[in-house]
Formats: sequence, structure tokens, C-alpha cells
Amino acid sequence: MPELPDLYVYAENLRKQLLNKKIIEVKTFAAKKINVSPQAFVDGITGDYFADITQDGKEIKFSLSNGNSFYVHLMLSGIFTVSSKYIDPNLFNKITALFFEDETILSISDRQMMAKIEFNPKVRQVPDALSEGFTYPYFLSLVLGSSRRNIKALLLDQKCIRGIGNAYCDEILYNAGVSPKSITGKIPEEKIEELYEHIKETLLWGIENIKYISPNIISGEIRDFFNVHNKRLRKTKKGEMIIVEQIASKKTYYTRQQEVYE
Amino acid sequence: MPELPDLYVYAENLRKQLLNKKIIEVKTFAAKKINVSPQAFVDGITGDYFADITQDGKEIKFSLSNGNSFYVHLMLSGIFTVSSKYIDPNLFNKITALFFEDETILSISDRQMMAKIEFNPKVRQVPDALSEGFTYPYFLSLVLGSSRRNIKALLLDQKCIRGIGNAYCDEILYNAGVSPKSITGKIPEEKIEELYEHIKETLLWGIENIKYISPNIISGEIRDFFNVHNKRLRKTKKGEMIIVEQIASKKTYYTRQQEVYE
DNA sequence: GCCCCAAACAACGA
DNA sequence: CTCGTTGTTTGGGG
Repeated sequence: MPELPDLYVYAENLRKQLLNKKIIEVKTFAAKKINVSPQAFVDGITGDYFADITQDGKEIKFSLSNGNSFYVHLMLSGIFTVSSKYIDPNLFNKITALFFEDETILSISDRQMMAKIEFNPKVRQVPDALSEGFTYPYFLSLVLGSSRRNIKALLLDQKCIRGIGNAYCDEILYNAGVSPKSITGKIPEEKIEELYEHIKETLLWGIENIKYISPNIISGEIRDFFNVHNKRLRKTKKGEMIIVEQIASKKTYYTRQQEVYE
Repeated sequence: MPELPDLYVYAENLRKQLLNKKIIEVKTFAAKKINVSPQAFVDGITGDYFADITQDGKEIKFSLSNGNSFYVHLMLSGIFTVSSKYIDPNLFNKITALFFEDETILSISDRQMMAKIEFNPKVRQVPDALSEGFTYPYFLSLVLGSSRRNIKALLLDQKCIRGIGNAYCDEILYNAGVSPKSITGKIPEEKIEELYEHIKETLLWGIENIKYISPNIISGEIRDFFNVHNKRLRKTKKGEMIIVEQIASKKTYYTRQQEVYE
């Protein structure tokens, strides 16, 4: 559920709370949600401390000073919790809990048990949408490279660009004035460039809004400020009717004013 | 273009004209349309004679007395020609010509050069629609085995049943009263059995009609007797309006009276 | 709303 | 109207 901007702010806030604090104990409660044995995970972390915590695509990367690291993907309903009191893991479908020397506890849990952890992960080849690797030439090659693909399906494809989810995708397309029904090969090159700019702009705009509305957030999403992908709205600020429809297998919010290239 | 019934009659007629006649010369004109070298093809046939010629799926199988055999698939526009005078192969995009001792010549040609020959072919595992292997239990398992597949796509899939093409498929579904838009998993079992019977019945009906209308046919199709897949008709004999529409990626003729299971 | 996989479908060329 | 290949979409499960 959280997308790039949410996770970006989570990472900032997790850094503030957890960096450079010694991890004195690690418990795991769901072996299948971690790609290595509980033992290897616990041993790789215990006694060390986080040197960095960053957002990368739809994941958060926890980097230890000892060179180990792990990615957490929250999937649909995973959450981070930082607290000073220990809560029964069974009550909240906890996956793991890390105990720090100052008595704070980081828990990762998921009521649907879909969240997952990759310890010492393989390198992510696909660029994050706000990373330097996500250049315009790269994006252009993506769009031109698959001539008859639905544009929304492309933007959502984590094998092409990492970090954009269903909600921000609709906002990006709205801002760019491009219909989610458009086909890659039919979008003129200048529109592709505009779209590229709107990807970055919209995600940064999301980050700013989330930080403003909920500066300390480490789980849940803030979506109230959305202009189209917003179930509380019937019209955009500009007065355009918002249409809700299944497009590219996803619930999609858009307006008739967005140009359809097909 | 020709489907099982056409090819069945072609095979009968080719047998009448060619069986047990010595092949004294073989010429090939399109090496890429044969799966072996021209040399191997020529050598495997020359001096021998056809012991049998049979229809199998959408192909004709030529069996030589020496144990060799080859399949011919006419694809969209391939044709057999039997004549006593030799025609310049370049004029008719000839693929091969077989010369018999009695001066008859069998030519296989295709203006689109899509027809193909498989010499000493691998065994066809999938049953021909009129073969013994195409049993009701087999058909039932096909339909139930892929729960949400378009029924027309299934009937046309040569990896499931061999011999049914677009035209006879429409006739079969019309006779069975099943809409080409139906989904496999939604068809009740008694309808599946009816459909099975109509497959055999419709193909045999096709053979009878072709033999009656054009007893000596070895190329081209006879389609005038079709009840729905017939561009000259606006209504069936029973007065049902004929709808023409793209279904399962094929031009499809059907009526609203055919029940849609979906 | 997430990702993965398998199955089905669509477009193109030969 | 044929087949095969390739790329894309869809549906189900975790």
C-alpha cells in the first residue's frame, strides 16, 4: 500500500529514531517471510547498529555497520512499529522485533503476513523513480521499447521503474494530462518528456505533503491531498468529473480531459 | 484454409490417383519449406510409391512403401495439383513436384509460400477430431482442465484437437447451440457432451456435402452449404439473424440464440 | 493496494 | 484463413 513517497518519509523517520543505536536482541516469528534462516538473520544483526536506513523502490533498506543489510517490503498491509514496550507478537502477526540498547523496539508485522524481508539482498538493477539512474533517455527507451503497452501498466511495472504504485500512478497521469488508457507507442515524444517530468514532480510533491501533514509517520498512508485518486472527490479542483474504472487490471481514477493516445 | 472435411476428401481423391504408382523423379523448389535437405527429401522418395495417403488434422500424410512418409500442411493457400503436363514452377510458386511413371505429376505449391512439408515427421500426439483417440472423456478433460478459456479458442487449438478450423468451428458451435463467447468452466457437463457429439457430426456432415458437391476435389474449399459461417447469408434457415464479430481473435459467425455460458 | 506465477490472449511475420 | 513466436494481460493465491 505505501508507495515511494510514503516510504521515503518512513525512512527519514526511522533514521531519526534508530540510527547508531546498538541492537541487543533480535526475535523472529515468521521464518517463511525471511529469505534466510532465522539464525542467520539474528546473527547477522545482533550486536551491530544501523548505519543507514533508506527508501528504495517500494522497499526500505536497513544497512548495518558490519556490511550486512536487509530490505523490507511491506506489501499490502505490513507496518513498522517503534515503541518502548514489548507487545505479544501473536496479537499483531509480528514478523520480527529488534531490541535496541536504549529500550526502543522496532517491530515489523503484517496482519496478512505478506510483508517480506530479504537479508543481504541481491542488487536492485531497476532504477528507483527518484534515483539518478532514472534518466529521461532511460524512460524514453522504456516507452518506445514496448510499442503497444498500456501506459499505466508500464508505470506500475516494477521491472521497469521502481516505486510507483496504483495511487501515485493516477496522480502522475492526471498531472501530465495523459489518459491511463493510452498506449505507449502512440504518445508523442514531447508528451513522454512531460510525463517523465511529472513522475519526479508528483512523487516529490507527495513527499512534501506527507511530511507536512504527518511529519513523524512510519506506517499508514496519507492520501487526502490527492487530486484524482481520491474516493472522497467527485470532481477535481478544476471541476473535471472524476471517472473510476478498472484499467490495466487496477482501479483507476481519471478524467475525460486526459488525452487518450491510442 | 481447408479444414478436416476438405482434407479428408482431398486424401481420398489423391489416393485414387496416385497410390501404387512409381515415383520416377522428384524436384524441389523451396528448400526452406521442407524440414530436411532437398537431397534427403528427393532420395527418400524417388523410385518408391505411395502405399497410403491420409488426412490427419489439417495435414495430409503421404506414406511410402519404403517406410518413409511426409506430412503436407497447406496453411492458408497451398494447393495440390495433379496433371500430366509440367508447368513452370516459378509461375505458381511451386514447392515440390513428383513425377510418376504414368506421366502424372503431383505438384504442391503456394502463392504465399507458407505451406510446409515435414519429412519423416515426429508422431502427432494430439488426436484428430475424427480419430478414435478423440473420445468423450478426453474432450471432457480438455474443457474442464482449463476452467476459464474461451470455448472457440479451445476448439481451434491444434494442441488440444486437430482438424477444426475457423469455419467448421462456427458451424459446430451453432449446431450445439453454444455461443462462441462461452467460457469452458461455465458449460454444464451435459452441454459438453452435446458439443462433443456435434463436433463429430458436423465434420462428417461436411465430408458428405463436399463429396456430393465436388467428388473429385483436391484443392479449394466448398462452403456454400454452411449454415452460419457463410458470408452470403443474413439469416439461418430457421430465421435467426447471423452476427459477424471478432471473437477469440477470429472472424466469427453466430446467432444470439446460441447460449452464452460465462 | 503488493508481488509472483501460470495461463490466456493479441499482434506480427512467414 | 494457417502456424509459431513474442510480448502483454488476466486471474488466483500468499
